[in-house]
Amino acid sequence: MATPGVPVDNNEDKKDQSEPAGEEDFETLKYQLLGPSLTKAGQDAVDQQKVSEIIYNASKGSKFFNHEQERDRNLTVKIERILKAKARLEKLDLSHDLRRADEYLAELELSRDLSQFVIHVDCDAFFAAVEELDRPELKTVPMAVGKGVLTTCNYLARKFGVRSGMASFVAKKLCPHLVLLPQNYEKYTAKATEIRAIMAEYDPLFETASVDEAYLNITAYCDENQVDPEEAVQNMRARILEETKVSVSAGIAANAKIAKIASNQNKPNGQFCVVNKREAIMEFMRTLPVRKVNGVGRVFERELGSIGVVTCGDIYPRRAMLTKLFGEKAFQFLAQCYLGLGRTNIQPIEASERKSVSTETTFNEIGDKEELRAKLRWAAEEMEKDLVRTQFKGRTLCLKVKLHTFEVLTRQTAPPRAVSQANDLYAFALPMLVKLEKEIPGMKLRLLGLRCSNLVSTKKAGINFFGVTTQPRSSAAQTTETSVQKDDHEIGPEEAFESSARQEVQDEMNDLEQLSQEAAHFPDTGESSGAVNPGSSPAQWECPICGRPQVADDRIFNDHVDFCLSRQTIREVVEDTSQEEPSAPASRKRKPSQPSTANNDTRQKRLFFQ
DNA sequence: GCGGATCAC
DNA sequence: TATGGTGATCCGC
Repeated sequence: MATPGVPVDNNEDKKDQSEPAGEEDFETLKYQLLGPSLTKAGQDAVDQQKVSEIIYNASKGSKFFNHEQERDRNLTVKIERILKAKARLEKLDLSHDLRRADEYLAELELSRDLSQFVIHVDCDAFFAAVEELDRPELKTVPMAVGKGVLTTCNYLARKFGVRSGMASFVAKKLCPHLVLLPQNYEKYTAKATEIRAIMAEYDPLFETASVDEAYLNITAYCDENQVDPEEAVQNMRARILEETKVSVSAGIAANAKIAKIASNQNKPNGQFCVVNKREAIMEFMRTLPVRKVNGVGRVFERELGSIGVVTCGDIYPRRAMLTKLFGEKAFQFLAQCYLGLGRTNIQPIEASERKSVSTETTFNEIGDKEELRAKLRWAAEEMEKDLVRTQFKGRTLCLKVKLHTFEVLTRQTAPPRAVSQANDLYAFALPMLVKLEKEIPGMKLRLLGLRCSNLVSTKKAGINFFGVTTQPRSSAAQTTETSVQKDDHEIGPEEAFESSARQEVQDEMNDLEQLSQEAAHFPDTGESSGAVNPGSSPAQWECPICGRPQVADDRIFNDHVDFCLSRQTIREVVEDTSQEEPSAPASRKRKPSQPSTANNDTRQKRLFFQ
């Protein structure tokens, strides 16, 4: 029942036996250290026992290792709690939960759609493959892309146990001759564009899942060209290989979830089809390790394994206790795994679906406050560039730090208005950093980052809007190429979005109006959040910390903000400021949630629960 | 709404 | 010597 190599937590056969005091369970830790991509192709012939030993010894004693060890201990404790809960449940009458579970399964079954052919296309060792095109001699040696941590490696490297996500010095221990190449993302994007051009012929509305992955719905294509899906995919893969020299693998199934799993089945340069019949799907899922399903990672795998759920088939006999052990969402997710259900509507990802913009960098431990401040300044400037590029401002600003111990902390704040300029980002982030420095004496960081969320678009369509008569439809036409003018009140997914976009614009207008009254200036370019006034008059701004209006250039602005922040009263002032200038009202409308179609359209990528 | 945790790539 | 960056979601509080 157990997957070879996967450590077994106290499972039901062993009952509730804790480890002897003072002894560590190194098996789970070693498994954790193996990294998240164990399930990737090319690892079958590898002696995982030996590999994990090498990784373990290379890592032992490091701060990274200690942190992983702590996480492993915490998870072990959590699993003990799960097992105790399970033991209690087994003494109770679960017939009610059983009936509820069966009702849900029956309901899901009704939503099963076997009429669509969805495929998932996945490039094989993509970054490495692209590099090999430029330098064919690399095909014959183990090679990986990435600096400190590997992003991709070719199949020769995988034979040594090397895999993505691995620290390069560890990879070198496993494979001393490993060739390391720096990442060249533009090159990969260009190649991906070539591949996508071909995929578009099979489904113009295909969905890119990442730079090297895509979902297509080829139902219409197969219908129009009178070919069966396997033949069409065979054909498409051959064309991609011929015309772009990149090999891809594909999965063919009734929905995206199974297609994704299937694309990994015959990697590299292969394809796998799960035929659109209930029996075939159920049989495929029955023996499929839960870990193979998107959304089940190392942690959930161990939690499920502890109660005896290793394959999707194991879900059924435990169905009555899943809600109580892992929560409702988890139960629903697992029910769909058991039945092999997933979404069938494949659509281009709209850029406007973005919910956050972030930047972060790792560096050698820094404890010096001035140096940290310089890092923050740099992060703020990077963030400004990203916000300009993506055309957003953020209503919420989040500071992320990683301590030298690898512990991660985040602190967020809602500035009085949406921010995008480096000066503002810095000014609002610094108090959070200062506060952390107070909370953690002698704080040393190895990473610092910023994230903006609660985004406000600064796209032209929205900004031109300002001062122009409200014309939602024309705005919509600008933002959506294929938008259709509708005169009725029917709300389709597209319209729902447009309506929400209008609301965003309206909100922005309201905010700006309020601001222009308060600060007596008119930010008509969208590039400024109050720091600079257009025209020939001297630049006018207000300090985001003390709120005092000033006339100054950037240097003086920075000095003043630094001065304000260095005062003892920083926190109080900031709190007062935000009270005086409340952020967006709580009732503010959010972007539409995914249009709910059927039960099988759950796009829940994650479902976590304690 | 915030902060921690998990996951995918 | 040494273990990434970006985006998203879920949960408990």
